[in-house]
Amino acid sequence: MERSDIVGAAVELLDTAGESGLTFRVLSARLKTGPGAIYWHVANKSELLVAATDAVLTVEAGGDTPEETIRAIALAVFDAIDAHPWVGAQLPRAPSQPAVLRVFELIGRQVQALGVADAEQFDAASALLNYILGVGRQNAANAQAVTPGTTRADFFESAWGHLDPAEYPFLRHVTKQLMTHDDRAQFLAGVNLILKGIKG
Amino acid sequence: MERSDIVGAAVELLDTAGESGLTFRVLSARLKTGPGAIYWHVANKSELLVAATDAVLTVEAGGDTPEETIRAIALAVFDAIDAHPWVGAQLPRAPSQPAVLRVFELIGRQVQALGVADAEQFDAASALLNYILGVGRQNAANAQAVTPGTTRADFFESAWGHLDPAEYPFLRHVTKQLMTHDDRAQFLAGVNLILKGIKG
DNA sequence: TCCCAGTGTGGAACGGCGTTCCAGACATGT
DNA sequence: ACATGTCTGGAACGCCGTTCCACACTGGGA
Repeated sequence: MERSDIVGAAVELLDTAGESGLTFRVLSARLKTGPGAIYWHVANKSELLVAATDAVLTVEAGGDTPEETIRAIALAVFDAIDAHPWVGAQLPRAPSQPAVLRVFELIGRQVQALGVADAEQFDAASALLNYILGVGRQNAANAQAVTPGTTRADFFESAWGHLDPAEYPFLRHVTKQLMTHDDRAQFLAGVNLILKGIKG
Repeated sequence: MERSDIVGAAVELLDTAGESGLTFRVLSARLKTGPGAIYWHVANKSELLVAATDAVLTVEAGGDTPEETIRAIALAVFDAIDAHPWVGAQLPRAPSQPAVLRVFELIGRQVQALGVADAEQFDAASALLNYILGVGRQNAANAQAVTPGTTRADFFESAWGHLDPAEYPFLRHVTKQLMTHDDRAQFLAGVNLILKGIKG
């Protein structure tokens, strides 16, 4: 058995059964072996999650302009989390894992290419990265909270419906917009907002 | 025994022993009771964490201008996470928990006060919120990863030191700035970046 | 050819977790 | 005095990550 077999089976389990579905016991069963065999190739569960994330999040930079490229990177991360919600929870858990560093590096280079001053490059790249990871985490949490078949209206109703309009005027005010909007488009709008701030 | 006693003891445990230090067993021991008594007042651990977060994150809006108020809100969240790192991990876990909704509402109102167009209010407030939660999560993860006594240089060395400079030019490039910078100031710089984007 | 070190396996077992269950203590209203 | 509903605390359940260890298998030196 190879390490890649283990990681592959782990990804499969995470995709089908969610974060809590990945267990060394069911992983053993699926691989028709015992926990000991798995621990020979993988140090612990945390390392397995990092490896699974690394295998799933493959982002590359491609675009005509730095700005366009940043949008493409951000959307690639968004789409990966959309396809594998557990990644959204995993990414911010260990900020130094290779998958995050790769994204950070890619964004940073494009920020440099935008002509941002040296002293502000880290702030700019970090703002973008944190926003991307933040939304991803949020989307993953929502995806987990929603039982299949729930409509968008149902979701907001259950989350915000009980709020007192007098106490939460803003949230009630924007609810109507949320009913029809697209998560991906809104995510992109946020990226553009930050890009606008970066470009000054 | 009151529910507030349980939440208070939980906060104390989380502060002193971290996220993994909160256990119904040690919580029972500290309260000199059994798990059953706790479950009479609290449905499960998740609810306990939400209650603990709610008790710790008390943010209020105060400032001369909307922009100034947003900065104050953001810093209040940042400081709360700095004082209680476990909050950083808890906040994005359940986006609909009251503590998050309160912050969202406060930010949203200030965004409205800034004169942002109706259709963009949610995007703007959401970008700010996601950035704040993202950085908080990141800081919390870092705080947990760092053993007391580690210097800033040690931390970056262990996280990024092994990176190939040819493959990660940007990260290596910004490392020197990170050695001397202040997390709080950098967080604020990110908020200002987004504010600049919002104001157009 | 025999052996033996090294690589890899799989099942049993350990301690700890969140949670459930239940017998009973206690206060309260009749 | 007693019945009722509230609240307690300890035992037990099932599951988890992880460790341990006896055992197959394999390839190269004597």
